[in-house]
Amino acid sequence: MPASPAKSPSIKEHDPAPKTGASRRRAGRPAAAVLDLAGITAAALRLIGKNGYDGLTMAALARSLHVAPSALYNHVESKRDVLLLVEDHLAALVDVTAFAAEPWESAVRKWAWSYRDVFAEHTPLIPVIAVLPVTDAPQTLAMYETVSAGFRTAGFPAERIVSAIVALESFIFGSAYDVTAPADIFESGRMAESTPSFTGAVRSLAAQGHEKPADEAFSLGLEALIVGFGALRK
Amino acid sequence: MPASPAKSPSIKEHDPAPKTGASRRRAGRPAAAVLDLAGITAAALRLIGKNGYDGLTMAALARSLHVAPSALYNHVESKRDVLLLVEDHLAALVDVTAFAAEPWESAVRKWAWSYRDVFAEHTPLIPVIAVLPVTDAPQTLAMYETVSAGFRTAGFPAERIVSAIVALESFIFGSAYDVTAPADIFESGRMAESTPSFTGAVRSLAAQGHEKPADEAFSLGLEALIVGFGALRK
DNA sequence: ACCTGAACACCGTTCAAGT
DNA sequence: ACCTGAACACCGTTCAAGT
Repeated sequence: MPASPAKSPSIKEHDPAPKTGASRRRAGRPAAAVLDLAGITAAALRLIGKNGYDGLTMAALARSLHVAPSALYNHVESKRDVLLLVEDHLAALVDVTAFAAEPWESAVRKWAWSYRDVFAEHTPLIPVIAVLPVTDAPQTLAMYETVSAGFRTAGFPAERIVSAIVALESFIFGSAYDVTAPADIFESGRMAESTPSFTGAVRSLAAQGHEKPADEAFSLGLEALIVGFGALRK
Repeated sequence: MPASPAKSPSIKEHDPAPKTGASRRRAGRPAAAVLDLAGITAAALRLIGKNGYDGLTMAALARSLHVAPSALYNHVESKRDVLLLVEDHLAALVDVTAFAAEPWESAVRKWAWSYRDVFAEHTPLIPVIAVLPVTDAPQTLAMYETVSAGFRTAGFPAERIVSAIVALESFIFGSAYDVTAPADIFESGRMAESTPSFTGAVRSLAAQGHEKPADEAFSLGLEALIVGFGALRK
């Protein structure tokens, strides 16, 4: 379906205007609210999935929900609030189940890969998350709770848990960007002769023929962090 | 000097208009070019230093250089090019000198802290750097060359050097964001009761009374990476 | 309370005209 | 080649008016 209007199952609109185009709602408060946070979040995710973050404008978001842009401001204070809604939705998709069933090392490993994979598709959210007070993001907070409990159970000293999670998260966020980098990011071009060590290192990596170089770097760093942090347990 | 107009020593303008306000340049090609990349970069840095990245608009940049906004496009293709100029300027500020004089561990440590500190003040550049082909950024490439040479000399297997640097960089970029996070980022607020492990971990860290919690996390992660990567040397 | 519609104060970028 | 000045196609956000 190429250009059919986005339709949410929860919003059934009677359509009294048989003329072509969308049915017009006249001004004034509607009998039942047209918008809610869940619908706004779903529409934003649909838009992002179709056109990326460049396509996520307040105008486009409003259009996809068949309302005027200003209507959104009855439900969110700013576009940043919309990004926050999306972020918290995605946080719930991060797989933390291994903390309940597996040893600490493999639980951290699965969580980290899942976390990176989810946000690699949503790097424009990273500046938002990195500075996000957890109070504003219940699902994100729930993820932290599960992970913290896993660290505690594994014998991590309490005063180091937050720092360890923050360090892992920093690595994960940076690595999420790395996934999106173009394949030729390290081609030194005509500067190759003046950068023999780096150019050699790049060629040596390329010769390995890895399908996804970003995964090699992520694995290398993650395993080092797991070993290093694992030694803190008692 | 509170509000004096920015003046580059290389640009001396005769001022034939004695009336108040800036001297107007009439349309047409000036005898000598008013703009160049170095001047644009310097002006951008001045603007960022004064008003942050929100203050860095093409219009403001042009105004600070006493030209029309469209004049900038004779020298850069887009605003992204301006950010790239700034990024490459900053890359030259990262301290890589230790690679010539100190053991690998302390050289990596100094480089990583310096790198994080420089870009913590410039986090809006991180999405740009992370996807930046090194060909477009000679100073950045020079940094990679020095670091790669340091890794090679320290006995790092050639095919692992790039992955190790990328992993360190990912950690550094994520940690740069962390520096800018508000102090109360982890206050769970009224959700505290439902998140006992996390809330406990946050309080336990707070009880340590560290001035800069971001530095604790960075140190913890960096040392783990140094130990882990150090083991790859032969 | 929650919508519409018009308006505001910006953005980055393009392009003809001028020298 | 490298400026000016006007214009374009957007942005996010505000606010009076309507029900």
